[in-house]
Amino acid sequence: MIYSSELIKGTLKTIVLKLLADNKKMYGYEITQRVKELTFEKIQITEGALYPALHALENDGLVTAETEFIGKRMRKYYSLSPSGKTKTKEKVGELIDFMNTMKFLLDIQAKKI
Amino acid sequence: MIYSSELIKGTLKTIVLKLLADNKKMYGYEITQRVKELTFEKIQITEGALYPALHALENDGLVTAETEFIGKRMRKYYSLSPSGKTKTKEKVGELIDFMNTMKFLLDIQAKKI
DNA sequence: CAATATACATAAGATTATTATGTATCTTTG
DNA sequence: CAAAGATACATAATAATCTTATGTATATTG
Repeated sequence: MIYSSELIKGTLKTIVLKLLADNKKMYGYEITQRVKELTFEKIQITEGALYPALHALENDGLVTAETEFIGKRMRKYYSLSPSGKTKTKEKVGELIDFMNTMKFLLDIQAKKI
Repeated sequence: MIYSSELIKGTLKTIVLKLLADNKKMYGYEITQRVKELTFEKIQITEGALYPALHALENDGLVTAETEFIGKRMRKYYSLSPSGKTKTKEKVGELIDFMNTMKFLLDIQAKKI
């Protein structure tokens, strides 16, 4: 089962930032594979979503990019900037808070039983 | 603190369906107020988001609407259809699953420490 | 009686994803 | 060894869904 795409909306950047916080330095394709693997294929980030998101994060100064060549093939490694580290904590905190709120909302009837 | 709007995207219909499952019958304005109250103002559903969502749910046959008048003022009460009840279970289940996956993802570094 | 709350609705604009397409290299396999 | 699949980037057209703004109207409250 793959989650319906609406659910991913709004969490993509947070996922990317958190992965970078945990791994110092990752490139785009690696991120898609890591997420797929960590979520047992349930979250599959498409390239059309990821690359624009990475560019936006870079534009906002939250990540920095450095290009590397493995043979003739390019890799663009991304790392968190200082403001990116702060932002990551904020976004992760907000998402956890949001999920707790949602669990509370979705649990109400269950509690009534 | 109000959650950044991207987070709500994708969960709005699930919230509405779940509220209807718990309350049999609700009208639009009531839904916005109930959510605001249950989430301590953290989730504020705008009318521009809610009414189109309700109309879409009705179009998809997941809810039925009946108009009532309180004095001269209209209320449009929504209830779950049979397929809406099934859909609600699916959507709520998927969201809980998604949140568990997300918590796992966001928790990885914490576990390393 | 004016301001606020209740109650619906829709349109313009913004954001952000999917899907499709494009380019190119490297690896595996029949 | 050629074809298929994996690796690796990028962007454009389209779709979905939200925010913000606007509109209409009634009821309540200070």
